[in-house]
Amino acid sequence: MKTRVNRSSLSQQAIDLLREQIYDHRLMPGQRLDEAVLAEQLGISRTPLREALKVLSAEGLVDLQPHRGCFVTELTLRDLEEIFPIMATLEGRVAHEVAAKRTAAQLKALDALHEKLEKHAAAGDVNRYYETNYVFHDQLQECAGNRWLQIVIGDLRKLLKLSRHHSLRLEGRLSASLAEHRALMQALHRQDADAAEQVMRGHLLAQLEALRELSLANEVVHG
Amino acid sequence: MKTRVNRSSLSQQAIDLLREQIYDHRLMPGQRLDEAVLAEQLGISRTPLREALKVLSAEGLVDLQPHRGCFVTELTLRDLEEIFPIMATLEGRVAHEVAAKRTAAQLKALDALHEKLEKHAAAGDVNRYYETNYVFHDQLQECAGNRWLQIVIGDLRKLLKLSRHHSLRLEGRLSASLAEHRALMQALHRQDADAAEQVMRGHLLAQLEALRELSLANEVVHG
DNA sequence: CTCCGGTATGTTGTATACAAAATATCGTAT
DNA sequence: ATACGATATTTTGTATACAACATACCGGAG
Repeated sequence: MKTRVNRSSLSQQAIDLLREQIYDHRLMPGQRLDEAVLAEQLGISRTPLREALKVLSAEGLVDLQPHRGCFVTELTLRDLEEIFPIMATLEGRVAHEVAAKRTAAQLKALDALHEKLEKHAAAGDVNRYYETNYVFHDQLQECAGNRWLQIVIGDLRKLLKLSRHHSLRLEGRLSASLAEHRALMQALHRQDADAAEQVMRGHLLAQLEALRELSLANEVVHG
Repeated sequence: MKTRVNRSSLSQQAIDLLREQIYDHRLMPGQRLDEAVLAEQLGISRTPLREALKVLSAEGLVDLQPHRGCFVTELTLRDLEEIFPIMATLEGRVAHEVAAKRTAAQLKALDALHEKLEKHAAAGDVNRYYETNYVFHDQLQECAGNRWLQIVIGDLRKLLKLSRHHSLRLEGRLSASLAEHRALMQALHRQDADAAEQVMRGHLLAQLEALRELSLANEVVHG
């Protein structure tokens, strides 16, 4: 018995579902998406599916080639090399803003999230650390109070989620990440905006460096 | 006789046309877009039109409310207050990069564009100055060689074009803008990356300040 | 007169059928 | 045997018809 009535449109549901499937690589980068097949799998017609693909294309998650078909976007290392510095700049700005104008309540909330990070790191639980880290950055952007900055960063983050590799997978990266978070929290407590910005930039660029190393290791194995 | 065969899809044509109409305010901010009416005007069916609206919605040019309708986005002064600092940061980064690694040929091309700016400013031709200024910034981003940075800045610029006001309309802003461009060119010649970044940030924030003043003047008149 | 509810109308959302374009297949000629 | 080209097939792009939802209008009760 279907108690839950689906409130949102089929195209919106398709967007959400496909995004998720792209993120966890059930739909693999480079894979071709046949409209008829996909529509059948989702149990909807091609009309709302095509609208969904247009949106995902605008987000950069798929590549929509006229009269040729739709393909899941493949991020190259070069893309990562370009995107991470932008993220570093933008998130650095967020950290700067928050350090300057955070309230006591906001700081408390961030402290609580940081505590979770400490705990998951101690337990060696990479997945939970990753999730909490995501929430932490999100919360920080919320504190910055710039809606458009949040949107831009969010858009880029969507793209980065296309990458198959997680920097936390690299040996030693987890503890390094935690150390960077500690430094950030200290800067926020001191209301040292410049330091917070610097730490955040370093945090993002360190992730890129980790991905570089992982990429190299991968090449050695596969290529 | 129609020699030119329209190669691109109707939905793509609709995207381009609507974007243009939104930019030059034939479609005004806040205006409701009735699918049936619009489709009739464009001489196409609702199917490709709806796909176009989805894309424009993802770009932020229209607001697509489920079951309610589609509305041209209205940018508030607050939006501008949020977006310009981001642009300042990103374009500042572009200036930094270009100053650091520009080639002689690139510098020459930029010089040529700057000369045009000087000419149009001297002639008091605001429209041509505006256009050339656009090309100049675009060229600069090209020189930076970061594709994603270009995309992000481009997305934000699309949004800013929604604004009805142009900062150059403000008394004295044209000459100030030119002065800032001169300072930028000098920094690029000197390969002074930090100075270039600073100048560019200031350039963008000065535009915001001009818009603030225009907005105030407008309130006095209308409100 | 105001407020509530039901019906009517119009607009958005979806499915299906058809057109056009690209790709694959197969036969023929060199 | 290979390369070229015409035809067949598949897939994308578009139009139309229908369903679902939201709103506006109208009538009646309090």
